[in-house]
Amino acid sequence: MKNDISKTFEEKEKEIFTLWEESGFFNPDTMKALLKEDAKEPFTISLPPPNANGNLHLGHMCGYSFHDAIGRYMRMTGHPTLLLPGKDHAGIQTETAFTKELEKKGKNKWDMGREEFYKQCYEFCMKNASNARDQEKNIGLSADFSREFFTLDPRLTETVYETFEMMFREGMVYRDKRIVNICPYCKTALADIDTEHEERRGIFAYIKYPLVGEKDKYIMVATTRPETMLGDTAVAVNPKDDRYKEYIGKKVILPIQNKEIPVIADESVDIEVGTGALKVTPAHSPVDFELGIKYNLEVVNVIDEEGKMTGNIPEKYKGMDTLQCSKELCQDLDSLGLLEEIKNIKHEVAICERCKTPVEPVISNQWYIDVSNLAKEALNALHSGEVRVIPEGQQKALEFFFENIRPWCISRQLWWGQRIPVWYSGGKKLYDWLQENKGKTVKDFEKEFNLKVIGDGSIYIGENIPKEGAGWEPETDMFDTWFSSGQWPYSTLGGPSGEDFKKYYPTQMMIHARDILFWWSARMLMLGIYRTKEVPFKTIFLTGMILAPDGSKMSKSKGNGIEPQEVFEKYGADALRLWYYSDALPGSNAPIREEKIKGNRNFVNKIWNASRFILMNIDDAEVDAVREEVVDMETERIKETEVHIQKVSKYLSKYQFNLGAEEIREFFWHKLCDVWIEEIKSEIQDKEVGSKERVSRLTELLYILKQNLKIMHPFIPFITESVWQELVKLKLTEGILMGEQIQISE
RNA sequence: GGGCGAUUAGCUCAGCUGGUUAGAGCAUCACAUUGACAUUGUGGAGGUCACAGGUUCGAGUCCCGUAUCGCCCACCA
Repeated sequence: MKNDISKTFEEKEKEIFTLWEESGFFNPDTMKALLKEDAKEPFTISLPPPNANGNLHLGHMCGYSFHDAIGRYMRMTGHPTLLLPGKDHAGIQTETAFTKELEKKGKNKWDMGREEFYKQCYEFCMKNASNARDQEKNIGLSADFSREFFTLDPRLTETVYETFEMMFREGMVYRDKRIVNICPYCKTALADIDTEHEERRGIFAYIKYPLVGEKDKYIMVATTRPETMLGDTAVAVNPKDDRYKEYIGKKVILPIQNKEIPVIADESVDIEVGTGALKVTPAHSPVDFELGIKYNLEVVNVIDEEGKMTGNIPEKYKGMDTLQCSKELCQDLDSLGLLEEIKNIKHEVAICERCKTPVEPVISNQWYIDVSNLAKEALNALHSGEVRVIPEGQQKALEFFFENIRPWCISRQLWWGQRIPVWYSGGKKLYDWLQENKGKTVKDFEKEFNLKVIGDGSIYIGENIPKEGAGWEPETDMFDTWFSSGQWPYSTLGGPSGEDFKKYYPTQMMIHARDILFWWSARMLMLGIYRTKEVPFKTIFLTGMILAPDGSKMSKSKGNGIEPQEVFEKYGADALRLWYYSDALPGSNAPIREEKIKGNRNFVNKIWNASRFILMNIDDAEVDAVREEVVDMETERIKETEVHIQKVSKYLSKYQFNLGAEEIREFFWHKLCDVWIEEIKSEIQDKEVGSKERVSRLTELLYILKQNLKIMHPFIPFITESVWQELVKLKLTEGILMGEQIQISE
């Protein structure tokens, strides 16, 4: 009687996945117990946590196929392997996404209040996290889901808070001013990502700034924002500009304010734009702010956080909105004979993504970390080879980033995230005022603002309100999301004193998309070195990006995205994985092509049918004999198979997934199927069932099949495990394939 | 403006430290086959390796320049 299995391969991915999950191999602790031989050193990868504000896209899922391939390979070569999954709260992005959700229901966060918003946003994330987890399983990700973390998990937050406190004690954390975009309508600070650029009609006003002590001489500046002149503290020109050379170092009178401000020279001033003379308003323009730092200029704040004129300016302008002030100011300048002309122009302005109101850059106090020393240490780690980046070119980019590192602003004006664990005695405003006015006291503050404060202006670091003292005001800003995810490799292992940390840190690899190299890996390196005195991983592997078939970026707005679910249903996870290994090389892009995934699906099917054919040839009566026959390791075919296994192993250990994928396809299809099966077919053709010749050839063939299944498993786990389970059913082998071991020769 | 890449067959891309006749998949053409295979097998055609120079016995590979494209960052008074 002939053995047979179903003619077409239907991937029973869910069943197979459950089999794996229940086997205990996903958890490195239990895996250790399951190994027949002694375990080698553990292997750990922290998986990049996807944002818990939506579904995974194809890029996420394909990225995980790299993690999974390397993880499975390490497991099969005797390393207790931990792929540690998680989900990211993704601060600003999630706040925006959830706010939009609320809007759809006609609600808004202001009516809801912080506490309720946080609660509902948490639920929103948990729902998305659950979907994301299912999708991770769809691609076959062999992660230890019992260790999954959400970035707002209190256990993780504890580690993050510890880091902040340590940095504060060591003087690395400080308050400083920076330009923040605020939306006067939404009354909130905006990250760059929340702003859009749009061409709007505007004005270009030419204003004369008279020279001090030189009658009738003046410098003319051109500006799109006349009202900001009230906060000007310099005029800048290009040192090469002959028109203004003689004025450099002299002073001009700032009209209306009647204040003397210097004329400075800086290379960055464009001679061609406007008059070539730039009015410098450090408080209300990012470029000017930088100039202000460079030349130590005074910062004069004239616009408040609601977009109204404020500060030390003539009474008549106070409280005006900027547009009105601009008009009045131009009239006043004109009557003084200082307005040359106003041109109507079109120009790009930054606007609020949600309400389309032009944003106001205003100065604001923020929390900073001085990361200059950590950047140096990270750079050393790159130079010494403790860490390396694949592809190499990106390593240079990362080095450049560290060489030009700037202080890291870690506070965000959001409702969603980890609250910065700071309490201000007497209020935040008092604290900042005392910082800026060294030597002054709480009493001076009370006098200045004509109010009474409770508290002494001190600060307390901690999650909960301090027991001692009174008048504590909590910091309401949240941590930058990268401050938390930057600690991912050790925070998810229980922090630097955790049990898992001792066993599984440092991790070996970090695999993620190229576009977050500076945002994420750079931060993980610095914070990892800071908290653990060693690099958190040895290799950074940057995955390729999946593009639409025409080579353009997939995006929701273009509608050229491809739903992962469609691909899975049509071709299965293995076909998608194999395509990705072949086409998406580190750091490069891969336009998705259906016919190529189809080609890989055909290969998956080929595996099924070749296996089926081999099994069909083993007669029921021969099963016992084949099982007990000792494999002759000296046949040409088996020796060649061993060479193949070593070759693919080498590719995997060097993370050359594309070459590995090509190799397994080539060998299985064009060697095993096209040549050897055909050969053996004719070798046993006329032999009697149960004869020595048949049994020995079938044993050889079965052995080669099993070896191929093993080495292919890291790439295409579902089909290989499915076939393995068919072998188990026929009692030709036992256990699960993912737990099998591959012997590698060094 | 700064940084990093890319340019190889009709398409998407491999080609590690320079070494015979430059490879794969898909597409294409011819033949064979209904077989374990959603088909598959055999064979063919298709390339001045972006352009110009240099180093070398030897360059797709290393160096310099040019052109085009892409990504990231900064920014547009």
